[in-house]
Amino acid sequence: MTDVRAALRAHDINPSAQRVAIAGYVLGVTSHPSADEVWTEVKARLPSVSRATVYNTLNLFVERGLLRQLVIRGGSVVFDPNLEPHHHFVDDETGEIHDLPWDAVAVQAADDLEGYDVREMQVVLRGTRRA
Amino acid sequence: MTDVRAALRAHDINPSAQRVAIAGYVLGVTSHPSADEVWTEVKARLPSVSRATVYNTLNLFVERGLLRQLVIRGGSVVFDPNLEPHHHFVDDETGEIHDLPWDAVAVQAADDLEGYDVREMQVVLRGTRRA
DNA sequence: GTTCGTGCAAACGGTTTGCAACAAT
DNA sequence: ATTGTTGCAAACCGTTTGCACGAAC
Repeated sequence: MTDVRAALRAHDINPSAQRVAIAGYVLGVTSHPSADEVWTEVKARLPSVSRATVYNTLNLFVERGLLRQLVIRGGSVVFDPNLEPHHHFVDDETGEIHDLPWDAVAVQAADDLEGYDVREMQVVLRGTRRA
Repeated sequence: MTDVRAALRAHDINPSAQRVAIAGYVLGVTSHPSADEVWTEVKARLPSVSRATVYNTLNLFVERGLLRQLVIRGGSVVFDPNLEPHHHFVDDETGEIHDLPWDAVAVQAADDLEGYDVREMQVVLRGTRRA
């Protein structure tokens, strides 16, 4: 995974074996995993990796802009490698989080919001998947 | 606070002293407090109240539809007595959550979302307050 | 006297932190 | 040698739970 190493270096992150393994998993995922889920997955490839390293590494990735952190579900934070503007759908039954394309929801940016400097806008839809 | 007792009864909740105290505070608040913040405030009026009672009572209020629970910030869930449709603004600097009127943001409900039954839509804006 | 509500303390789950060992330069 | 990275265990914080006491009909 040379491109993973390159991505890490591009974000000023030393590509250690653990970081490459974690990035190799989490940068390609679409399932919005929690830190513990990432740990479980990465352990399968690199059994010696510790939970602390996974947590710290994910936080590092977020700080360095490789990853986005979403606060959508109670209990645990989830991670999303998709850095492009998009929305999220949370399945009430399964808890699964799905990406929605940005233009699936038309958000009329209310520029007339007196007193607020809006940096980002997050739209979360909740419901169930239809057959 | 007779109306608080009435509100509790209207939602099939026995108005015990603790519940009245908790409701008396949280139903009138606009600050989106966490459970622990509610506990601190209510203890000032009713020092004997326990943390467990506050947590359990807030969950009961949510179940019974007196209160809404918001997952917006990491770390802790917050409560919002405003049941009408509205949006939220999170101040990056202070962490404060402000209500935004529903029509401050025009969300074009994407009815064309194939495969999704949308039950609710949550819009969270993040940024800073302007002087 | 049975039911419901409460307080306490312990348990819990996700996450962070202190620290000593370990690479790598 | 110095600097950065890791693993382990313990600490932490928000929250839930088990249980025995107490209040109310």
